[in-house]
Amino acid sequence: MRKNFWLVKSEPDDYSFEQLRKDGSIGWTGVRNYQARNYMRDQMKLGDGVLFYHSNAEPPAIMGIAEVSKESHPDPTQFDSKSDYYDAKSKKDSPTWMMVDIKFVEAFKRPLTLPELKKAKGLEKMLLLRKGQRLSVMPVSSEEWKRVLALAGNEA
DNA sequence: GCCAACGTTGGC
DNA sequence: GCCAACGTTGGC
Repeated sequence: MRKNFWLVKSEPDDYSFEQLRKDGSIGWTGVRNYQARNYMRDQMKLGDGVLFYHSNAEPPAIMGIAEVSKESHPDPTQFDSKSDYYDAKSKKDSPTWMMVDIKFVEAFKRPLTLPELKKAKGLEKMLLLRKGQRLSVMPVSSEEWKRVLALAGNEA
């Protein structure tokens, strides 16, 4: 089975890659965008590679690698009235919001910053670099995956 | 179904 | 803190 590749964004003040390293794995809760949900629900498979990106960070950067450790399941925060992510319209028998779990794989020796990614050859089409691209979960091509790992010095 | 108003994301 | 680029909402 062919692996697919993804990039997830997180604000480090909210949930950092360092925290994922400590936690080992985490349920990727709180995604409230339909396109991002559809990727998680329909396409993210066990073992898929995940680039972990810090947004709203100084500097914004890809920090390292995670992988999908549990496929699509309902995001419990949508049913929690105390959660910021509560969705009163979502029904338990047909949840609106799905999530995957991801687990820590390895940190880059050196974070790959946004300015470096913009300068890099071969990443011109990367969705992350597209103007106005605000998806918190987005696909990465296998070529881009290889290129990013090579730039980070983390080739297998 | 259109689209203006509003809210959010995220780089800078 | 600013603001461009979205996505969502809701009146009509």
